[in-house]
Amino acid sequence: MSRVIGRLAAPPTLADVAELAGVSRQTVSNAVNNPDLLREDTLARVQAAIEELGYQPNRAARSLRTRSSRLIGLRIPPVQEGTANALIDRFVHALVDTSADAGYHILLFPGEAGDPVAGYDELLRSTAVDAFIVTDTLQGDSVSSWLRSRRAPFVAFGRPWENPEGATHPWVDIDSAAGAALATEHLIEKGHTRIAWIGWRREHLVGEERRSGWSRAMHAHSLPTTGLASRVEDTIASGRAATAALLNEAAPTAFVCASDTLALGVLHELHARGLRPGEDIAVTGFDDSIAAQTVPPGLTSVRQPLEDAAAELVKALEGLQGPVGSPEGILLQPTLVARGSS
Amino acid sequence: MSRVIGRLAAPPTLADVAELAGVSRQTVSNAVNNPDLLREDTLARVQAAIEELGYQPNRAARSLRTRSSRLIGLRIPPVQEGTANALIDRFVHALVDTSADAGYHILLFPGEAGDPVAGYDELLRSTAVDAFIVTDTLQGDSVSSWLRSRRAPFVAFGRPWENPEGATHPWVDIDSAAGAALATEHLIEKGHTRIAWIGWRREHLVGEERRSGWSRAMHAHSLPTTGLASRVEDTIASGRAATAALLNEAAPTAFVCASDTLALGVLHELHARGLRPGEDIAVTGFDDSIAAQTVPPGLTSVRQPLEDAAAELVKALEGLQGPVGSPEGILLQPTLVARGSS
DNA sequence: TTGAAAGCGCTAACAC
DNA sequence: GTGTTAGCGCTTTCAA
Repeated sequence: MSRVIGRLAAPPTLADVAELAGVSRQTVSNAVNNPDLLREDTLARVQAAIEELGYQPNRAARSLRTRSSRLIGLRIPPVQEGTANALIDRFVHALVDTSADAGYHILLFPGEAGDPVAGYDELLRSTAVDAFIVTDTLQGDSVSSWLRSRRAPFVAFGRPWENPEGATHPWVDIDSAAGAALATEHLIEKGHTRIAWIGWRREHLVGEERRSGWSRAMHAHSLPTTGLASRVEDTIASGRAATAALLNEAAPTAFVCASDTLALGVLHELHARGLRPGEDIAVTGFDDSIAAQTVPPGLTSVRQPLEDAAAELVKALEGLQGPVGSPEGILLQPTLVARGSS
Repeated sequence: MSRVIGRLAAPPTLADVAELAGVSRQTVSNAVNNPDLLREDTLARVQAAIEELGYQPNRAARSLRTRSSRLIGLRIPPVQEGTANALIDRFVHALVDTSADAGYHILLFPGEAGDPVAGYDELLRSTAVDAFIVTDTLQGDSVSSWLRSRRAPFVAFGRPWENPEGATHPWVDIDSAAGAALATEHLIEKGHTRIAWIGWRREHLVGEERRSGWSRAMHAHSLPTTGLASRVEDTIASGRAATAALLNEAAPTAFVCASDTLALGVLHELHARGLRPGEDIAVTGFDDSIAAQTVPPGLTSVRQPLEDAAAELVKALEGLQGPVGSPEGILLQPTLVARGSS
């Protein structure tokens, strides 16, 4: 732990610029932060000096003074190998881009196994970040409620399931019931009538949400759902086993899945049986993962608008200082990307 | 741009701890940074106070004073959809974990399209990070040489191709020729003799490196390579087209590919022709991507030891302050993950 | 072994 | 409009 990395040649400071421009340090500070306050020619002179020296305000000093680091903390969960839905990665990309536009950088910290709150706590106490974006609200909101109790600024990607109405923090989420309905409608349009659902275990609230989209669409078209649904672990193997059972017992012609991982399980079983996805049996997944995009013949999948979500989250973050009315929740609509599997 | 996020309740400072423990601020600082200097009972008293208040040193203040942010900058390139090899994502995970162990956090910044150096420059001038980890050394070393000219501390994930011997900065790379050889040997063992290569364009030095692993292994077993190689863009469509051409003209029974993306192109063409990967034709990819792990029947792939690479990079970073001898380069060995496609 | 003084680079508050 | 003063929380230096 902790030797110190070699140091850079000291960059120019406010004082250097001030001297070169023949003004006071404060005037340089104003030129950077409140240019309107300066007379035109002074501003020009200072800007020329800034340019000449390649001056950039020192972050640590500014941070210390303003109590704002312009850093957003994001906990990055451990890698999940063998599972298709690496949604977090696409989200990170989107977030880095949108937050940079708003003048923020993303500070990544690891998701420690034992104590989910440890990383947040440390960054909070050391005032390393201005706010957090919380993504792991799926299982429960322990992190959210802890952050709230610490009065830490944060916004959540994911609904506060405990208390969806009277949320005490802003959140952004994807209407995944609508996504599942979209996939189901798509298959119905294609002429399928026996459409199976493979989803997550009942405890998983997002899973139940998605499932309701499927059953809603089915009922809207007076199609049967009995015996056509299963709830399993989110792994390829479970998806495959569920497919086998459903094919044997319920004779579906199409599968709507709660995740690309499960949909890949379906593809595996079809492959093993010599059935052709998209021709013999239709399949849809959820998340438009890399795997969905690349697996032959292409996996139809529900795509979450992560770029929009990231933008809304950053916007919400900036609103955190505003009037402390009831915080807003935003529900975004997913889209369907149709490919060869349907 | 840039409204400021609402502020936290001010955390305790060194002074608070000092008062509670009945010592000077300096003693508290020593308790944190040089505990050996304190008498045992003083240390215990201070630590109790730290514990009680939940004190953590303010990062900005410490940064300002020590000129070290304990942040490592990583430029995150734009997302590449539809391509399998999202190596950067697994790397980010690995890096966040290992750098946290060394007391560093990762600061992500976007890869701006026009000026590859812009993001680095800004962070450097504002002394926002202690060092960079550079990953985009594939195309050339413009970023590396720029950083060097600015005397910025950095280590590279990827060889300095311009000047591999007398490198002026530490680097870590994967021996990808060995990886391609590994895959080729594996297929030879399985009894294949006509093994085709699908790789990247000649300009791509890593691609040529990988190709040499294939041809080396082939020659070592006196197997033919003539007419069995092609160089294409790194896309699924190109991989597919190359496969079609090779199947028609050279009758290979196996394909070694420079990337999982190209290997998926092979799978697509096989799928279209009704050929079964792993039974009729063997295929191997490179990077052990999510897609390789999940596509039926599993894509055999060369796996880069990214976790080890991240660890070596962080270690090299810590050595950056040390004696300024000739910086080290480290070449790590990949492994082969065999799956159904071979 | 502990404490006092100084200052890192910046901006908020105020005086001119 | 511009300059002066003070101080954010910490560590380095030096004195006790």
